[in-house]
Amino acid sequence: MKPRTRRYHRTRQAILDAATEIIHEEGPDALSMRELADRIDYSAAGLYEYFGSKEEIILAVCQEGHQRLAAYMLEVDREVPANDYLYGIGKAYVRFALENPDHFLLMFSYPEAAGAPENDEMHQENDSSYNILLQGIGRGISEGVFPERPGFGLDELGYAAWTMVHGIAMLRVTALREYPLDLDAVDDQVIHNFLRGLMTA
Amino acid sequence: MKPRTRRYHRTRQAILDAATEIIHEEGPDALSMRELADRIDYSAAGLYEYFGSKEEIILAVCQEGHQRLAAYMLEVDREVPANDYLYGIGKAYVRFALENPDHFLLMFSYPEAAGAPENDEMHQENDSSYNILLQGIGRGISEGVFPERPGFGLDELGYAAWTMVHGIAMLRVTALREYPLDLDAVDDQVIHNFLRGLMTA
DNA sequence: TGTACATCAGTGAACGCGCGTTCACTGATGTAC
DNA sequence: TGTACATCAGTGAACGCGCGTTCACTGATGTAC
Repeated sequence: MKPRTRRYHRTRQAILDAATEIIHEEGPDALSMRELADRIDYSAAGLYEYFGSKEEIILAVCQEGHQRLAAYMLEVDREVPANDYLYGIGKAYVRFALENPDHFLLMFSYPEAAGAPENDEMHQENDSSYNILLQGIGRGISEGVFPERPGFGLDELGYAAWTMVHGIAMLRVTALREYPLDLDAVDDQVIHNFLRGLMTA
Repeated sequence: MKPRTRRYHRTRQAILDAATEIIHEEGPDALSMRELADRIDYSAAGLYEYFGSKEEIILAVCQEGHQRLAAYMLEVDREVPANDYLYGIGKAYVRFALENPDHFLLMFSYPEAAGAPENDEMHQENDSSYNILLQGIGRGISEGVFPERPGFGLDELGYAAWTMVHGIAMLRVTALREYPLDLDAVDDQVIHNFLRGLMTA
């Protein structure tokens, strides 16, 4: 059975890659079983050997997206002060969204496949994007960069930071998709201002 | 022709109201010409008396949404200090999203109908949500609540504030749609922390 | 080595559906004289 | 007031399309003896 398994995983991955490609090039609405099969010189019926339905494919693509988002954040250099590190992972989050806009939007249209904090499965997975963020916040707390605030601990700080970077990412891939100014530079200041607010008593 | 015109506008509005209702109750994907016509005891073909296509209807619904969002923000009491006023319109933005989640999401899926700053038509419209926000920021500047920062003037402050409230709104209507905690209370602190960051030198 | 059979990935065609849109038509209303 | 005609909002049925999914089938590969 080993060749079967190996081939199975190769084909499965090819399907997911083609689906991601379609979403990237033509948007999520353009994803159909027929076009997906065409991309890998396959028949639409054959896809059902690997996935039970179109929705299963979409969910798998979303989960892969969350893994890739986490990978962006894991690349950030940890050997810097806590606030610089937090700034770095924030920028990584935004960069993922800018480089994979439709994938990013799709991921947040299917929250059931997403890294929502109330999702137990993901909470146990240490490498989720949200947990990476939480660990960065936790490091800042233990290094004393955040003033003590009643009712505003790790979870609240994590939520605050998430909303900030998510707002930047979302606005830039929807409303400001073709904004002519240099928003990268503005984002630097926005994130720094935001962190200053969290760190000022 | 007057009765014709009056009736025309009444029916047109009824179509838009029904479309908004469907989006609110069943989500944007459930909006079809047939169901839309059924809601107002009409024929699908008749809709083409009032709109050229389904897309025209969706765009009109989005534009109405932006007007309603602006109305939420216009309701906010201006007779308070500038930072309290900014806090108020931020909360109004989030409240609109929470009370009209699918409408809110749809609005930002059709940026061509939206209040993007590069959209000239909207920039001339003083009552757009973005201009209301900009006016609030402008008031803060003239009252001296923001420290002078090179390269971080009205537009940058407006962008920063928009990303903040948009991030809260988006996360809450997608990833955190059924989050069990009291995010309203947390949002208060998040927005205050954010404003503190902007107002601290 | 050769033969008969079982397995199974992959296929082409079809099913059934809902969609946006078009079109010939209806029937009520308004107008002219 | 009555009649003939024009207007026009609204309709039912149909067109053509693309979709997700199913299914009987094919043909290559592996297995047993």
